[in-house]
Amino acid sequence: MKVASVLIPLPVPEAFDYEAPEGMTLARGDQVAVPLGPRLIRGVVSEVFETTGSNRRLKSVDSRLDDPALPAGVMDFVEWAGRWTLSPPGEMAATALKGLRAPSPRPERKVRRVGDRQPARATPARTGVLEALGERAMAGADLARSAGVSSGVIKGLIDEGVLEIVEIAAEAAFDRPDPDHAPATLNGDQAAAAAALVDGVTGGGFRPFLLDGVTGSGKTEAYLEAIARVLRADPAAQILILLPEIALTQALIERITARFGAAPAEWHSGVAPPRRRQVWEAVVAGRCNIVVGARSALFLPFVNLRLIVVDEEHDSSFKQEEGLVYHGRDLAVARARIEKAAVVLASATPSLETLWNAQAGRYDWLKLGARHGVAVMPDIELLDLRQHTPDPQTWLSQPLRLAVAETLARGEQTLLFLNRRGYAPVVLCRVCGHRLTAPDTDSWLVEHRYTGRLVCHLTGFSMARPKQCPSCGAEDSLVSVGPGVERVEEEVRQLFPEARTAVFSSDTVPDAKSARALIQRMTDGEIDILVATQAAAKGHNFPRLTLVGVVDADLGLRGGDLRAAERTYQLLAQATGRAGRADRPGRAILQTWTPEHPVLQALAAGDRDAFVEAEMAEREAAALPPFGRLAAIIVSSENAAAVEKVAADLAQAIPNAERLEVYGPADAPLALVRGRRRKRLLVRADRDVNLQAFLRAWLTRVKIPASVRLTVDVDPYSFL
DNA sequence: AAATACCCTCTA
DNA sequence: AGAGGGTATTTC
Repeated sequence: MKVASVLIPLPVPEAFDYEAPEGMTLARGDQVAVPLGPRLIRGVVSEVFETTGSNRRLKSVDSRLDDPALPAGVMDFVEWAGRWTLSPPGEMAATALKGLRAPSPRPERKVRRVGDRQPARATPARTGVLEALGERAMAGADLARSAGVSSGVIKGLIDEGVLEIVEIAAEAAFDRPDPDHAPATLNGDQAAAAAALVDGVTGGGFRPFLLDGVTGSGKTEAYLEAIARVLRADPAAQILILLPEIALTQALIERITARFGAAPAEWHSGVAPPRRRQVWEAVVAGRCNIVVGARSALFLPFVNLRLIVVDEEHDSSFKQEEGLVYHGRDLAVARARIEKAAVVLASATPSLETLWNAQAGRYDWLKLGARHGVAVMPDIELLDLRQHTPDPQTWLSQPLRLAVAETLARGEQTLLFLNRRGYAPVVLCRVCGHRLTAPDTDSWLVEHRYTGRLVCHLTGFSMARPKQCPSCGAEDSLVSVGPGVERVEEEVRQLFPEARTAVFSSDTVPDAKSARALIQRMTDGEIDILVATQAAAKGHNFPRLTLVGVVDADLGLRGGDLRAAERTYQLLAQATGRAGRADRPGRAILQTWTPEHPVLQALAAGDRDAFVEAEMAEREAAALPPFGRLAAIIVSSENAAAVEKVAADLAQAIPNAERLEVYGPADAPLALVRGRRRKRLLVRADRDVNLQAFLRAWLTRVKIPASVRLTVDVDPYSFL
């Protein structure tokens, strides 16, 4: 008997076995309909094998579906990713099928000649239409425009039976990129890096690279050159470029289009579903060569993937925390290994994980030194707030104000960076000291003045600012504490009423379109002072920007989680790197209460190596990543007692293991979210321990009631 | 995820 | 006993 193991898009831990009926040819990757209980469900064949009989009666595969089979590379990847992240393989397979589940685009309605039927009365307008159309099929509106007539003429011809309307299924055309369309001239470092990339990339086989260069050193040019070489060697090669933020895709798409004379496909949650389906179908058919996308693009069914680029590889946005928990950068390396492709991790401030791999020689380390052209690195000063304390209820110190004024006077631009949305992060009662929180979550409510509401940034809950304290009932006792970008902008408007100011945060720039508009205004010099969160610190290039002021450089260093120092270094290096990218020198001022902090010292000295060395030493001493591995287990439920019970059961059931410790259970730092109580356990293991095997063995020992949700986060980035 | 098995309480 | 309902379990 032939048996097919089928991955089902449900949270079940393994593939389900079905009998493969006689005469139905099935292979790994095929899409099938299988019975599940009383219904039929779509699944993907993981394996087909012969067996002499089984101890349980198997149901039969209902039918093989006409949809394209998943290529072997995606199948291997999906199953590997399921094992790595301890998530159900069927759910991983379902993400690979996402594009296919979207509706097909509406067929296009076009008009065409019916044989050589002639109109009864051939007016000049009608003759013109028929000449313009020829044998083609065209959209009616386009035809009217090109023949210079109104749509009534075309309608008349249709009514007379000279033209007919045909529906043509829209199949997206992706032009082949031309590697020699518009080659760039590279400088020495870029050329060397590109050459090294090119050798590795066209040599075939799995090759990981770290492309390491300061902001503005031309990393993009270098990897575009590598892409060109891949395409020269194999015009059918497929290339995937991953970006951390949707807001960055447009600029890259434009550069790729200019370089290769063909637009790449775009893949992220902001792309309309019918378009996603077109891209999915084009990718699986090999009709699409270059995809620019967010981390979910890793699950596309490439048939000839030769190169993956992970741009801004250090960016923690690559870590997906909701639903399936995975790190886009790590899975990109895994997919490249499976596809025997090259992978380029590019960053000005690489993650410690990646630097560690590069130092150990596992990744080829390509360094780009100087800034492109005449631009030089900005001059970074630490400004000691103990000596230059701003007045109460203001946040910009005198020297920073002066620097802004000078920049303004020169007609240049300023970026004031504060990684905090809204007006004030905390609202409290002057009378009783009560801090306002969301009703079912223990995080502060953030005041937003633009919308006039208090907002929970975790759950999206919002309410009007109350007149009286909800705790003690005192009237008009609520005060806004601390600054957000809106409050800094308020201060800037008072200081520089003549300056043109704007706020760039996910609130003022909710989607890619408005981001593009604001970036354009900034690039065109229509804004003098931009107050921004990290949304603007990443990747954008503003030629007239010469001053970056960091309002609170200490912000990320508080809290002290594993990656606080690393993240702060990366974020501030990116933010200060915005200054002076063209021919004008840049300057950055970091306001801090702790100028002696090693992270800030390293930033001021521009000494990334010193920072990395110190941070690596600390991580090594504690055997923390990248020297050890972590996994977090979050137990949550609306039922607090059930959470306690499961957490206690887990603590009881920890398997014996060497070179591995389990910490907790403890209340998660956010112990209450959306009414759910949360407890956390943290596992630390040496690198040579099989962490996944340990977790699997552990979790099978504990029964989890349906009311309790258990989330496993292998290599956690957020410690909330 | 969705169907259904299970286990209460309530009604008469 | 049987209906009604909410919750837990199972799906190859």
